[in-house]
Amino acid sequence: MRMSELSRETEVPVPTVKYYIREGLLPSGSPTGPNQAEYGQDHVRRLRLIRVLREVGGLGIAQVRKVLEAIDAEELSLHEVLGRAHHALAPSEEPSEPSPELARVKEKVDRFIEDLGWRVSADAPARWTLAEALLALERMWGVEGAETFLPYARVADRVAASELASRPPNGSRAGMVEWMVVGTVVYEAVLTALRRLAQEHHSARRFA
Amino acid sequence: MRMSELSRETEVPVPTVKYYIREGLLPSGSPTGPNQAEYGQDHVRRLRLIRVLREVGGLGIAQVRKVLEAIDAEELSLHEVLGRAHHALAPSEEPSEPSPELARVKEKVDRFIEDLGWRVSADAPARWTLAEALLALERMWGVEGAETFLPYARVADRVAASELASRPPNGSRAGMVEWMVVGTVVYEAVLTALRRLAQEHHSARRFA
DNA sequence: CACTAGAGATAGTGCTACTATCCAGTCCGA
DNA sequence: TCGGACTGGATAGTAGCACTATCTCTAGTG
Repeated sequence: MRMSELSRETEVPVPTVKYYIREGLLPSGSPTGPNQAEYGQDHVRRLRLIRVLREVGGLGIAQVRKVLEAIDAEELSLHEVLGRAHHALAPSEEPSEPSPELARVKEKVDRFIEDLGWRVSADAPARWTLAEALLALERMWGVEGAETFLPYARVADRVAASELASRPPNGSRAGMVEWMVVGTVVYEAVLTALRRLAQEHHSARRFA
Repeated sequence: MRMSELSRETEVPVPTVKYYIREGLLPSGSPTGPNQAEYGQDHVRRLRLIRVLREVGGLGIAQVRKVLEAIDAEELSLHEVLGRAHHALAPSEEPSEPSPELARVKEKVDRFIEDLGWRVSADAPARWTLAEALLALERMWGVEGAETFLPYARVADRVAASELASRPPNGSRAGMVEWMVVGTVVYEAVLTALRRLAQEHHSARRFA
């Protein structure tokens, strides 16, 4: 398969494919001459994966690269791959110098997670996301304490438990890794979209 | 309060405040002279709201403006405000010319929503989000049909029902509207973050 | 053997969210 | 009352991102 066919198959413009290769998201084809190369089904799949992460997951190129690197790291356990993917997906890394206010609510969040009995790494970026959300809620509505999160935590726990129990159609390690990572991203979008639809449904029943 | 004080209070740089005023996100202060103006608590609150939508919700300036316009539209019912906010939040509007493939899965999604008994508007952007997600799942793993979404739909339904039943600390219409819209955005981030933590927890138990 | 197509390198584009500079006017302490 | 810091408003500049266009040289094709 030549590049133009790869492009047609995946509906990605040729210059964009070249760009992805330059950026290291996509391996170059196997050369068949000084200026010809051959692409295969692996390229199609990888390209589709990139587009899903970009368009459904809304990730930036740098994030996509990190996710792909995690997927490709054969020496990592599934748990480690998922952890790396989570780091890559996070909107907020640990701030270099968090404000005292933020540090304060972060402690509340940490204690909350502790109380749930969840064993998660101390540097999980989601902790900071929660802290920022809680700080905003405190400042604007005087919401006190992370207990507001409890119903969401229960729901998240149930969802995650059933997700981790599910298996991909293709049971190889590579297939499993892809399934886990893309599942995180795609079903996140699904859950968000469904929550909005459900909100509209209940809002109609209540206010309209 | 002068602009520099507003800036200090909210930790938003002065040029950025000016920018928000230019862009119509923030009303200008009441002038006390040819080049002096006075800002009040309303400005502080609105500015914080803008930052929450930007930083926790990850919205762009144009999206923030639409959300604020919905909040300010006194003549709309709560249900209408929420609908407008959802439109503003959506990553994907209806494509001008959807591919036949996408249109096909969109029909599956519509039927799925119908079967749930949810009454949501036919042009809800979340329908397209779901269609794109389903198309990606089909193409990469041969997932067939929107029934994959069922567990998520049940969870979303429960979450939304309890959310719509909750009341803000401040019960005025303006307070209620802010609460609903910001709640949509902030608790979405919360739910996402908690799902990731829960995934890590279960992944550790299973794979590590 | 003209001509389309391909690969790779380099440079340019359009958009977004700020950020910097400038200016005339104002405030305020010595 | 005067000088320096500060103000609001206008205009221009910047950095980052995700492509997109162009150029050059080479390969295959009717």
